[in-house]
Amino acid sequence: MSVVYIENIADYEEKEVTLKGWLYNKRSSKKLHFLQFRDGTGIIQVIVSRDDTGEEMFAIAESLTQESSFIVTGIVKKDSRSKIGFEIHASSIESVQMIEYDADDPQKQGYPITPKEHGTAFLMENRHLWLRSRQQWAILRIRHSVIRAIRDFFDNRGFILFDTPILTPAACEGTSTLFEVDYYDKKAYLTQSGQLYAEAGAIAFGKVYCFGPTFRAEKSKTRRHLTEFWMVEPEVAYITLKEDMELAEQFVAYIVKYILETRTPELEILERDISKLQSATELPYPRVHYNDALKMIEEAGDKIEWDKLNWGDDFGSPHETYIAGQFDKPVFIHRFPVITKSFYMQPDPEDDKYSMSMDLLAPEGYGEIIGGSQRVHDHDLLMKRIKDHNLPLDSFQWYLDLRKYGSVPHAGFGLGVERFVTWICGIPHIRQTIPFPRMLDRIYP
RNA sequence: UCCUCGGUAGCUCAAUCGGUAGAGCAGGUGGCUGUUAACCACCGUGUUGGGGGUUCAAGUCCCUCCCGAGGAGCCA
Repeated sequence: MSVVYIENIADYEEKEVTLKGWLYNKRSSKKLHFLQFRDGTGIIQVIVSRDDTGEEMFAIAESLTQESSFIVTGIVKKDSRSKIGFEIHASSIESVQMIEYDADDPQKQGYPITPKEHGTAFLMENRHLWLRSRQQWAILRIRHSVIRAIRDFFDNRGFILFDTPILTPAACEGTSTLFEVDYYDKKAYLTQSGQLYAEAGAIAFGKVYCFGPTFRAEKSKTRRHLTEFWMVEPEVAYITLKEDMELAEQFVAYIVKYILETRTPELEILERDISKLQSATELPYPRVHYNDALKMIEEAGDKIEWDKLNWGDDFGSPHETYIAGQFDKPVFIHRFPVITKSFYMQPDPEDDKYSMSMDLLAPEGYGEIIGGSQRVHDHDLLMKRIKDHNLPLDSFQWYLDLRKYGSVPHAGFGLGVERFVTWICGIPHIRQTIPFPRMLDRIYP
């Protein structure tokens, strides 16, 4: 007899197997118990019949409460009534830990998350348990596959994984959005991007990617923000903005395709409209110049309530949502005015009012999932930009060195994993795409 | 930081003009051989977020603090 997982159950039809897991839900009648049994890889229905198992086993099944842990042995039966095509006809049940209920004992109140409706505040307080629920399970399995696809994409193309530091000595774009930590009586900061370090990697290895947690102390309180999130940032030597956008769209299309091929059951649990993802596998994505995007917004006039934009303004999220809504696949906006963008972005050789920068907006109002640019490679220009932005020059000596010794045009971008997963899953809030979200006003559990 | 909405039973919510707190679910008991958020019957549950005020009377009105949700700005 084998100990097996539900995800492999089809290999054991008509065989006797042992499953180890937990009770997801239960329905009963006089002679039958229907146990919804989960083992982490899936959910299967276990049929416990009084006639087959005898009184003793039947009583154990009867007493099982939600999320109690137990081990079940039985025959795998094909059954068209099952959602996964199979069920288990139990021959024996062994309780591992029974969750007790006693109305008078505050320590024995049963499993808090019942199969009924709950508010998100309550569920977030119980995030450590909420993870067991079917939807959360589906989302985090998709997250896993997104991360795997990210790694496969770059690894298959000869990129080197280049880990950048989490503790950094100085802000790369001003200190206001950084978490400060004490570093042996000196100030240090949690990284908000590995990009500057990845640039050193790109010159050393040709093409690299860094992939790690990122911290932003912005007091953002929206469904698109986490204070701690995961970002993957490729950086490539000898490419310009054009190749950067091509890399970005191939990258996104690859991940979407991988998810569609490997995670349909999870997308079904989430009731995701897959047709909206399919279009994102078809290249190229539209490219809209900043000026044309501005024009689109002007032409939309006051059909939508938003702030009036002047040339040089960055887009607010209502503007981004509108532009993304005009296309059925992700859309690039490129060449933002230099004045709105970071110091390291290369000016457009054809018109230096514009930067060689781009954002990739996800469809359906999911907002910016990628931001990238070609970087300044001229030493003197970069130094001037650092000074103009009032940044501490000595913190950037090493960064300037990269422009002193064999400088070449180079470019890269960053993709926020959780925003990406939010879009793939078609869910309303980013907080469900990471096991334990860190947000303004939330650091528990 | 600003704007809006909310906090009532373990959970989700209701409570008319200010008039003495009530449903569903979860839990328990019983019933049912195939249930899919199973169903049917019966049973218990309260510092109405904290503090202060107005009033004969406050879940309801006023002040204040705390907590939560959504949005803006900023960003991935």
